[in-house]
Amino acid sequence: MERVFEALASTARRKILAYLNQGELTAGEIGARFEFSKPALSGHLRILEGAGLIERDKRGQFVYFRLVPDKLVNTLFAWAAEVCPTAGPLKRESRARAQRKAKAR
Amino acid sequence: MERVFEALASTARRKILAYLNQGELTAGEIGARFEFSKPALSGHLRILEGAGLIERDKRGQFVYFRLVPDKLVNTLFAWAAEVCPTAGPLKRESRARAQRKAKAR
DNA sequence: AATGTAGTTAACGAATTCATTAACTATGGA
DNA sequence: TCCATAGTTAATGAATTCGTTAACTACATT
Repeated sequence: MERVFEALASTARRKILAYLNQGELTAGEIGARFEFSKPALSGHLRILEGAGLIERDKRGQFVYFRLVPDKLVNTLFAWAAEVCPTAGPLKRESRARAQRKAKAR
Repeated sequence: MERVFEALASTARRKILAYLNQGELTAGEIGARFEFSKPALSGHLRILEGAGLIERDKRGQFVYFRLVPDKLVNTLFAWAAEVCPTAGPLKRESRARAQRKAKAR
């Protein structure tokens, strides 16, 4: 849990997660969306993987990365459930989220 | 939003939020729950306030801190809703695209 | 006015983060 | 085998974070 929040502290890493939400991407394809160097990207990916937020799959020459399903949301929910006033906002937001999702179909 | 994630990156600050969930506390009461110095605490509180997660209310000699209702949960899940694997049809479509890609090699 | 308590600000140092370049491993193709 | 591409590891340096102590402001009590 510690590691998840550390991972999310970086704007670049949050963007990577957003890109991976679209679907699986190779390291190179992710890197093409940023300015920084390959080693920098490699570090970010290692941190996200260490947090359990993404997983890697090496196929031939390429390394594919994808989100670990539900991991992010589960962690955030589990933590927020402890920290937030549970009676009101969490439930309300939960409903709102379900509605946004439904709308997206 | 940036500031919210920066604020959450610190274990101490996440604990402070958890304490404030119980209800309003003075800076001193919060400080009593930690080892570190008063200036250190003051810095954490400033960061949490800057992120809009807590608000302060000076009454006489004391400064009371409390959670800004809904702010944390709203920010967190508004963001997560964009980044997380969307459930249902969208997700299936995403997978299908990944498979087409894999097949194309 | 004098003193004590609550809290912040300032200045500084240690540790960590985040990026870089250079060198390496591994796969694929000529 | 030779070379190009994909990616990681190592070493390094700049910037930021996080803590400290010392000094300050504000309020309350005597």
